[in-house]
Amino acid sequence: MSNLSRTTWRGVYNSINARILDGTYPAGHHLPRDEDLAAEFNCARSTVHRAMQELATRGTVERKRKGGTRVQTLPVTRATLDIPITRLEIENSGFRYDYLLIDCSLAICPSSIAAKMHLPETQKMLRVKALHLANGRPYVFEDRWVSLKTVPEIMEVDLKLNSANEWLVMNRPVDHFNIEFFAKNTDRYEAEVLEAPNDTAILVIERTTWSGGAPVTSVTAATAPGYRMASSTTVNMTQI
Amino acid sequence: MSNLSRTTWRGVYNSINARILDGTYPAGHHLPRDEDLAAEFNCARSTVHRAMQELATRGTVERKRKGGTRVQTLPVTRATLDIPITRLEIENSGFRYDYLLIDCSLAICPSSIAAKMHLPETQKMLRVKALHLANGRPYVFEDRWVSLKTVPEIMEVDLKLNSANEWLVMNRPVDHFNIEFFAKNTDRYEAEVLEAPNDTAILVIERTTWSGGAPVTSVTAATAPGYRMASSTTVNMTQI
DNA sequence: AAGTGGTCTAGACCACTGA
DNA sequence: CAGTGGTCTAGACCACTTG
Repeated sequence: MSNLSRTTWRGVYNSINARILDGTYPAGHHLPRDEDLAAEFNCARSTVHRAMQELATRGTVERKRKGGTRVQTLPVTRATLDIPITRLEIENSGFRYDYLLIDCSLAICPSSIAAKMHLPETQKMLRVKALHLANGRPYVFEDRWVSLKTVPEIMEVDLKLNSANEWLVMNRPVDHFNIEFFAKNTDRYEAEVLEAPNDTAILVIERTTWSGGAPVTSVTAATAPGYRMASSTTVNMTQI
Repeated sequence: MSNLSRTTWRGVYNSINARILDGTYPAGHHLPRDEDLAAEFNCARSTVHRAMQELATRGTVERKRKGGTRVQTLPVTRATLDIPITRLEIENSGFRYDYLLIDCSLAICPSSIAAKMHLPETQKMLRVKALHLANGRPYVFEDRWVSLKTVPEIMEVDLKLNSANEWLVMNRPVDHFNIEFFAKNTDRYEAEVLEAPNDTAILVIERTTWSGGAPVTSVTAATAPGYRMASSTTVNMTQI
């Protein structure tokens, strides 16, 4: 009879979450201080804190020192996407992976790339075009720009053998990145490279990464037709 | 001279993360017990625990009781996507929002929907087709199935005025959901509804939600051409 | 200046699970 | 059944921000 169900942080999480959903705590509402909630739920402040941490992480609530805790004004659904390294994604599906370097050259990046990297001006970078194949079929075509100011060593790497991405991942720890997804119709070049009909809808993933505050690389990854990104999330923490 | 920089959980997080990136702890490697790491970093076990919680949440590491902590075998980049309620997304961009109910009827769901809901068989459901507009321009077209077994009350709701989604969000707390993104070419119907050319690439978002273990709804949201989903993530926790 | 959340500690007990 | 992570507590101090 030891475990007469002490208050658990998941319990507090679910209670607060329920109050937000049913309107007890409407959008923008100021929640009680952690300490008061701890008294109400008859638990330690750190238990309430753990629950609040979860609510804040999920974007349900916003917390500020001295400002207290408020229910987010625009309720969002926060989903988590796992973006694997393409090679591993393919190998893990049981397919043979091949990497094909299509082009590698020095060029002044367009201003759109500079903007994505938050650079004030265009500059000379390494541009790498490459194809990832699954069982010999085109899977992802990537068009990448690598900042020579941030990663001059990239010039010494043999990109015929290794994906630039994998080299960068191993040699330049990422501090921060942006990702965008959108759909587009294949242009003639993409259609050829991906061996897909012209004008087919494909999912495109753009990613820009920074290391130590400096931009490292910006990639546009055009996936083959039929590619899907999936995600699964549990909102309610009730056990069982 | 009070704050001689005690060990912080972010510090431990960054150290462990760095060791994983530089190969000190390779993929699949078994990390020391929290207690030993605490001794090494000269801090409390709970501080290490907090760092590990972060590493586990981000998918860098996997933890099991008695099993210890292991570096994930397939390194992933975990990105967080905020999916707003369409009405608020539009209103928040400063546009006028309109909602247009196109069709609402009872029908046996196709087996693809039953599969998405993890139902063994098809069954009668409410099917709702509706359009969200921004400044009078089509923004998202949704084709939704609602489980009458789980939410019979939906029959009493006037869906001409309110989006089924918003009613469901308010009245059926979501426990769990799946999301998938992909690109497709507009068919004739989608092109007409979205006022887009035929065969244009659009981003489609499929979402299925459960409440109390029972499927609630499955939506296919076809976004207008040009729609983008964006996400930004910070990996390294070093302060400034 | 004061109030609120953020973090750290030390210790205890629990719960899962691998050997 | 024994070891490891998970959680809770009580208390202290810090750091950010708002009034």
